[in-house]
Amino acid sequence: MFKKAKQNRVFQDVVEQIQDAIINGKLEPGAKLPPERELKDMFNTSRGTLREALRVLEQKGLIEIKLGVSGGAIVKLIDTEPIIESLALLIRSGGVSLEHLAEFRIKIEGSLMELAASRATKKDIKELETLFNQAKAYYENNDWENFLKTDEKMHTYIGIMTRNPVFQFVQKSIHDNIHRYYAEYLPMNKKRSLENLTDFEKIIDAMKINDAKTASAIIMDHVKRFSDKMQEKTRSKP
Amino acid sequence: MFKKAKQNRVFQDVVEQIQDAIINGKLEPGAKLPPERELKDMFNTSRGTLREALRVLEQKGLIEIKLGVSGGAIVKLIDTEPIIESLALLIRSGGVSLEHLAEFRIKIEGSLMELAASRATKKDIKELETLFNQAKAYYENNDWENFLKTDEKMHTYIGIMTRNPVFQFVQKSIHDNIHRYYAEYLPMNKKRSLENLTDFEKIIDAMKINDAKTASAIIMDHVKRFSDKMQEKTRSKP
DNA sequence: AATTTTGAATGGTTTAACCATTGACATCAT
DNA sequence: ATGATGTCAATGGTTAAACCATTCAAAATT
Repeated sequence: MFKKAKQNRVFQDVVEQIQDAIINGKLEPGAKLPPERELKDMFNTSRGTLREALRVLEQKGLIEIKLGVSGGAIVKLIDTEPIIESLALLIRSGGVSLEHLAEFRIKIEGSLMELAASRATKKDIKELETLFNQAKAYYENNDWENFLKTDEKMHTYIGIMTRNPVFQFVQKSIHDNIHRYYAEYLPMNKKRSLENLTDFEKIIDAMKINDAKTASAIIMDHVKRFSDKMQEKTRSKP
Repeated sequence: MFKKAKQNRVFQDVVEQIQDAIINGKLEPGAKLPPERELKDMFNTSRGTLREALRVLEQKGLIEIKLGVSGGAIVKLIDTEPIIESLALLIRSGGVSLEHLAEFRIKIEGSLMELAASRATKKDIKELETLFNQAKAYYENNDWENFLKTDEKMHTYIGIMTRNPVFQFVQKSIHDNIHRYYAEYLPMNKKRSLENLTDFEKIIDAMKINDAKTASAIIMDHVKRFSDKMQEKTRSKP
């Protein structure tokens, strides 16, 4: 008959009020909240409780706290960082294996490439070619560090080409979380880099003739090959 | 010459230590942390600071805090809840539209179905048929609530059939976040339910003859049709 | 034996200091 | 004048010591 009188922890109420203000656009990114000692009075709470609320908002990625004069809590643009972090926790806790991730990556990068290729503008292709030529130059100079960085940029740019933020952040999450394994188990060498370059060249060619299916197939095979190699390595030295 | 003396906030250090203990399995799910007043001494900090750390760990989904005697901070099994919540925030803040989500869902459920169908055992198919028959019964009795629940179960079971937790939780995140839109804009009726049933019947048939591609195509079309309908609705009453 | 009371354990909240970092402004030597 | 240096105020970070509220179990009472 009656609803349970909800036990609201005070800091939760503060979190909700500030969060709602941010989501509803009453507080825009960059806006500065009043100092703790003023907020505490506005919410009629203690400084300790208010600080717990600020900690939660900070953890959610909604605000950023700066020290010193003219410091304080500043509203952030909501981004994918908290999602990536939560996913990393889940992976690190052992709920997800490298095989699981690789399998997912093959499928998602396939879908992603298909979308990207089907939406590629001439400008996009030009941008990819610029990146490709940079990567090629680094390859020829045996500059693996910059080669890898450029390779990463190409993957990211293909994500952007989908024009869909969900694909963008899923790819970023996967890459962020898989990256340290690659670095540890699969150092770059001339042969592997050349494979990379060849694959990307084929992808760009497929995009030029609007062949999304082929582009997708190439990236899936590309990811599959690398995942297989990495899993060989991890199995040999657990 | 010297490294910048890193400014570590005390509560962050506490968070990291406890988080590492949980990830490394030194603290298993269900384990109870000492009471605040003891923890505060162990970390040589104040209660306020310690509580800020507990708030962060709570927000990350790593612990749960219970009141009363024999209460305290209890280690939780890491789950997908924080990811779902972060994604919900991103969506609500307008960073992700319904179209973006739908597009992603079409692709992911396509891949997911292909995997599930290719790994379907006879037992899996039997389980799906059982669920299908339940749904059919609810349909014939105009019991929409249970129909929807069973429909959801079928989707979930197909996720399980992939044997890959990444697909499982991505699907869960998407469904959780899209669900309230469906409930609001697309109430079930006899015609739509029948469409649902027909699609599932076709999917099971395709699985029986090991035709993963067809099963995938059906679910993609299925999702696409529903997304289109929902987007018509949301456009007509914004 | 059933019920009520009490008490201990634990998290929740408040208050009042003090510390540390930062940036602006005043001061001083050149 | 100008640049280095010192001072100060604003702000978050931390600590400490209370007291409140909830919960459960054990003791006391009927």
